[in-house]
Amino acid sequence: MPIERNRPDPAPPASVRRLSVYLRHLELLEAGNRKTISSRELGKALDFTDAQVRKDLAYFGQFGHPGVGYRISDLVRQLRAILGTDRSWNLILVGAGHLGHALGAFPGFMQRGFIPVGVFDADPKKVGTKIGTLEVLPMESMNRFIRERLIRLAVIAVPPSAAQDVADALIEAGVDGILNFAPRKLSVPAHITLISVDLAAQMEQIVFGIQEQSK
Amino acid sequence: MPIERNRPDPAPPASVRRLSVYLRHLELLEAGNRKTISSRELGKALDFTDAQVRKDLAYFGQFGHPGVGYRISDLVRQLRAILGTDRSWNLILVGAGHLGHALGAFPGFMQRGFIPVGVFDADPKKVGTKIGTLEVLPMESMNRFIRERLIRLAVIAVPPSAAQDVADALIEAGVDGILNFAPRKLSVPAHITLISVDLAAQMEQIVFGIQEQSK
DNA sequence: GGATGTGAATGCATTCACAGCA
DNA sequence: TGCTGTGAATGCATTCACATCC
Repeated sequence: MPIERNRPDPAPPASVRRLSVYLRHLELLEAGNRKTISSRELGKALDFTDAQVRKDLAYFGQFGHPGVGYRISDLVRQLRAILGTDRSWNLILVGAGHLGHALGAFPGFMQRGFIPVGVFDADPKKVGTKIGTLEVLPMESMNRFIRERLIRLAVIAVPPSAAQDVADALIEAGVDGILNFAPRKLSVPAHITLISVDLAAQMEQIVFGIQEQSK
Repeated sequence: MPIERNRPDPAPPASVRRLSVYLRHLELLEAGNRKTISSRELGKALDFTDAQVRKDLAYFGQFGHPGVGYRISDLVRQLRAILGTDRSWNLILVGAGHLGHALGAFPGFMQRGFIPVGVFDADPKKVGTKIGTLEVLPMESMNRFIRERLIRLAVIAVPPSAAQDVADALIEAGVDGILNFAPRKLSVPAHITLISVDLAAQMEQIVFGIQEQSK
């Protein structure tokens, strides 16, 4: 009989994705000093059903108060703890092109505790230049940087042809979460968390939507 | 009895999303002069089952050849026609911050026929500066620009507090597809196609994934 | 033999509807 | 009364398995 830790049944990925959506809206309400909200009202604001909101949250605990709703500041705290953003995370950027620059200075990252602490680029002409306060470092120094600073998160913003090699190098050095902007399928071991965002693909989906409308 | 055009039953949204993924990979194969591919092989390369690939494609037509597979260049052409990217699309950027800059110069947009033709910003200090070859224009000129040039696509890269107003202005002027990077729920009429990309939320999802792994 | 396209079967995700608590 | 949490029911999405064609 294999040793196995007692895992709670895993929450549906679709619910986890919505947790970020709820959190974003709740942060806004909290800033506006709102105290409580019902599943129905939260759902209405975000285009979900009330049942969906309740079920999503109930996968992770009993956060609500019958007759009252959810206490916003409690729920914000809980959601951050669930998502893992109740602390800050250092990250590195690979690729110092336009997108790398944008992400290095992205207020949404900083505000939510994602701190760029290193930028790497293969182009010698870019090495030594600055992105905000960060100096662009050569790829050769990346492995050591990751190991010494125990970096776990990386963003890939390099051309598609280089993306798989970069991913391999990151993983080899110990990174276990990657956000990839190169429009290429990346292969990574099962224990690595990879999310890819293909901006042109999003645009294609919009164009498809426009066409559907005019049918 | 209401007048109604004869619509083919609509394809599942999940399949439409994968069309972009297939297309991206097929373009790569086409560039490498590969002629045909089977559903099994395409699926293997992208981590889908062969049945999924076949079913997705079959929603849109009969593109395959039994015993042979799919002819890559034909399929690329067909997928572009389905998605609406067999022609190029002008678009405008709203928000000339770092992200706006990055998107204005984004090779993935240009290469796939998404052409930025205007940039707008509410900040007088930014108006008149350049993003690549484009001059940043004041918000006041946006409505007219959209109407005169019949712009249908826009990218919102402004702070969250301004995003809903920008969306309203775009729609009022005639835009019918919006890619939104502001981390806020936007309300738009049903005939508008809106996709929102929340980069910090993607990062949260990665951190959640990392935590799950270490359980 | 090697492939597609597709009904039937399964598996997830969402919604319904209600018991139970404040 | 107002609201949550949750089994049961529905509805989508994915996979299976096979008739069909090159």
